[in-house]
Amino acid sequence: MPERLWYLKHCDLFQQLTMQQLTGLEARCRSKTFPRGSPVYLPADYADAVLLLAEGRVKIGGFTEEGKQTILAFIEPGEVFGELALAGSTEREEYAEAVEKSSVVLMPREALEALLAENPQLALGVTKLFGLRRKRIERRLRYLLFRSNRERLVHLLIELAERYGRQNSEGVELTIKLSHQDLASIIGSTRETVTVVLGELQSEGRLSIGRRKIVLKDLPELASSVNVPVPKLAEA
Amino acid sequence: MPERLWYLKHCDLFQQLTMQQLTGLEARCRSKTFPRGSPVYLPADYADAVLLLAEGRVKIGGFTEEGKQTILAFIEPGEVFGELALAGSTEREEYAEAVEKSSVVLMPREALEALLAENPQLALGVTKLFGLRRKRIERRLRYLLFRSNRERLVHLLIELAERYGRQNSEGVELTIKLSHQDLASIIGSTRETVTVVLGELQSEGRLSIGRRKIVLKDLPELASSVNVPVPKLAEA
DNA sequence: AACCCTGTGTGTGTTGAATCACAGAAAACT
DNA sequence: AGTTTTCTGTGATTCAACACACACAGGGTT
Repeated sequence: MPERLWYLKHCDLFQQLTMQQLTGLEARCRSKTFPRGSPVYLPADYADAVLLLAEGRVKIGGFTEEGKQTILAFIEPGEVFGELALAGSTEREEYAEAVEKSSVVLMPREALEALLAENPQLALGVTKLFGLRRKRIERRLRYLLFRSNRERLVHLLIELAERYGRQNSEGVELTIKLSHQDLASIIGSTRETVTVVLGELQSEGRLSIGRRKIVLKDLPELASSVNVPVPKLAEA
Repeated sequence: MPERLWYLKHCDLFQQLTMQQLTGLEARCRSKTFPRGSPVYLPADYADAVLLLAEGRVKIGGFTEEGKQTILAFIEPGEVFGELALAGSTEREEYAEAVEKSSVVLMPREALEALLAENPQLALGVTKLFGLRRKRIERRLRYLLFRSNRERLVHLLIELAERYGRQNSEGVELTIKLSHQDLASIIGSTRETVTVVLGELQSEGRLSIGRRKIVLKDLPELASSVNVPVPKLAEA
């Protein structure tokens, strides 16, 4: 299946590999598709593969005993997830769910480990990936503690703008559709409070909200109100 | 200075290196000592080195604008910190402080990067280190969200027991001295609440507290009360 | 000794946010 | 089209945790 190779080839992580290495890896991979809402893996699953998202969108998170969801991250096409399998874990600790119909490439752990051992460049890439995600999560942790729901939400919106923001005539529009419940699950709050706080922010003129759509009217002002640097947008 | 070499040699990360590589690295390092309470590095410092703690104890964390401290981790002798410098950061994001008189070895980033490029084993080790710490912090995040102060504290105590617990006749004693303020800074709470909750737990017979000293009377019971597996103790 | 200074214990407001409980609106199905 | 499900908006109520304010204990230090 040549398209699988295409996905591997276009993954940032594998840019340094030779064509031979790529096809070797490809031969050991398998593909799988998941319907919207279905789990990709569950906590305590055996972690024998790293996954590459080809299409769709996946969320990584967990649940409390009372059924409350926490969202740790969203994965976009071309990104790798479940990579903690490379760090010595044999079990998943988190939960990965396809939020849209998604297709993923499963890369067996041993295949990757073999590649890593012979390819320092790749190992460096993996290290950077780990580091990047760790930095992101440490930042999250630091701004979640001791901060009001409002601050957490504003901070989150700014973070989202960095990845999903697109400048238009009204301001910066978030190109990812998230429900209030999703936002709450990220900042550790409840749907209702998110609704209320968003309403406040709107009536203050800082943003405008539609159904699953948010436009930040004045990103720099918003950023300075919570003492963070103004992010550059990834999208045009 | 031969003792610096000794510290490098006894760091888990560098087990795979040849003597030649070690001495090469050693030649490029510098040592420094920090008195109790002094900062090792600050946010926005230039991150040109990874640090190895030789003696003492260091805490990693951050501050909010209002001066509240969050503690992300404690570093013990033999452990590496500030390693995010290897992941492409040029600036520190966090704050590192010596909580006791500490001596550290500074390893310049370029020296380590050169070693990494030629030594896949080492790269793998760094990856594992990143992964381990990331797992730890993701777990923290997941249990901080949506949980009461009490649950967070209990969870923390169990986590501490895993690293610092020593079995004695009374139960499991935590061999790290932490003030209530410290505990609060880790779980994102206040000193007073921690005092109260600890008091409750004591009067329930689950633990006994002394000045900067905590003994968990029944670790398995405590663990099951928050639905986590009973940890194995690192110390005898 | 007397003195600090850092921890700890407790009580009393005050409040932000969770919970509960609906109602209307838009999307997704069939 | 109509029906169902998922979202959103809003209020009333309750409660956990914070802030503030002291009092006291223990360890050091001089």
